[in-house]
Amino acid sequence: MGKSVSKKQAVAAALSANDEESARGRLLSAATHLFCKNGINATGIDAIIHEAGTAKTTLYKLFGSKTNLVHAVLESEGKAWREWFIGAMEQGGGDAQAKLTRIFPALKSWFGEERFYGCPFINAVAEHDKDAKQFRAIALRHKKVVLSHIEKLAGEMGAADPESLAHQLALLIDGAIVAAMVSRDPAVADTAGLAAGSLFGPSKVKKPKRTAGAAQLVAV
Amino acid sequence: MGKSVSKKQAVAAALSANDEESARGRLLSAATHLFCKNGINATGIDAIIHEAGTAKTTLYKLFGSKTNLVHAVLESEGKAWREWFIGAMEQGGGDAQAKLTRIFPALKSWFGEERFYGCPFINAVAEHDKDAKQFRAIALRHKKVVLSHIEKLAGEMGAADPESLAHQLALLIDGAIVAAMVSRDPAVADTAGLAAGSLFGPSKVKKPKRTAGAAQLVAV
DNA sequence: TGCAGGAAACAGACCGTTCGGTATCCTACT
DNA sequence: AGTAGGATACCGAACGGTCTGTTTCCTGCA
Repeated sequence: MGKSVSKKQAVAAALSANDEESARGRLLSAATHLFCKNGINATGIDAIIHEAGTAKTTLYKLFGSKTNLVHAVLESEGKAWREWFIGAMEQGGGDAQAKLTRIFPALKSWFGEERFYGCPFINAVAEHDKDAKQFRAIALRHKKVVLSHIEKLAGEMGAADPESLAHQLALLIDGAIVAAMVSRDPAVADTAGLAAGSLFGPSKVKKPKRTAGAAQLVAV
Repeated sequence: MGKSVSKKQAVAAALSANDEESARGRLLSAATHLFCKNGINATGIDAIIHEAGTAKTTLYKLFGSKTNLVHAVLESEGKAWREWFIGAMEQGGGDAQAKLTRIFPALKSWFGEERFYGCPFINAVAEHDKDAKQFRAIALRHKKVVLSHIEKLAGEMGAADPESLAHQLALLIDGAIVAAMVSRDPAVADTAGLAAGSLFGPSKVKKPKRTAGAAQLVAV
């Protein structure tokens, strides 16, 4: 735990919200689990504090309201997921296409986790008023970060239309996440990966290195 | 249920549960609207009977419980959607590929509707216990019917692997629905259609050359 | 070293509201 | 006369949220 006496605030800042031993960390992780597993509306405050092992007072002192807690959960979970996802693509090096090819194997291992409950952002939108922009805006912000990274890689790869390719891959990602949530079959990631292969596979890049066929220059 | 008396009841019998004039039809359509728009858990009985213009008694006499009402809504809405979707593909004739190509334009017009709230089955799974099979099983049954039809068309088209192609298209469909729900931008259907083109486009059919007719005999 | 003080968290009773669901009575048509 | 449906009061449970009081542990100071 703390390495020094007088640096209390420094330690608190360092551990921030992730410390599993702090009430805040426990509440955040219990809420994340229950919201994702059972849905936000179906999860009561009492269930959260029970799983976190805290008192109701603590929750309301730290977060103020259930709504605030929901937003805190989405923010922290979104950040963690993006870091994991982008890390899974980047880790291991290789060229841009190699990184993009790691998308679906990475998703597959996620789908196989015991606590895989689909995308929290999609699920949050699904169970709230679809005419309200509240959750949709949060979800879009999340997806945009992911999309940007994919688009950057698509550009480096030499795709004829990086933006379009990135959007297509994003659709496959969303589709795979949803299908995996419903079917509980991680193999949907393989299907998505196969489809992705057709997208940035033959005749989809600007400079095919003049290999097997000149005809491939007629992209798109 | 008798068709004895004049037109009114005959019409009621013909429209069965869809008759906007019967209490059952009004309840079903109000529940469908509210469940899809605001989520199932977030929709109270009172809101439903208010929109349907019926009494609470009537709802419980006709459906027994909220749970039963939810199932009735999913069943009727699922059936209606599948009929619309398959109809949109089939209507207009042409070969199998022409029919498959109509998928995303059809979805686009759906996405553009004022009352488009995403897929009720996906949304239902999203807001309930993901370890329970209840809603997931219902959603899978729905998706399987759609998938089968697409797979049949993929076979008629002469795809090298109709089952795989159908699953890939299904992922694009789910992805497009979810993305459209979040972004409210029907144009995601165009992106999905573009991706689909890469899937059953070049070099994805068994016998690309030897024409257009013989290969199709290898159906299913 | 020992103790006062205070923050942080625990425990849980409690409040007003809303929930899903039931019961009672009433109306309007065939 | 019979039946489908409307109106409404009501029930117990659960909800989000507040409140009072207690425990624990760290810190400052003598």
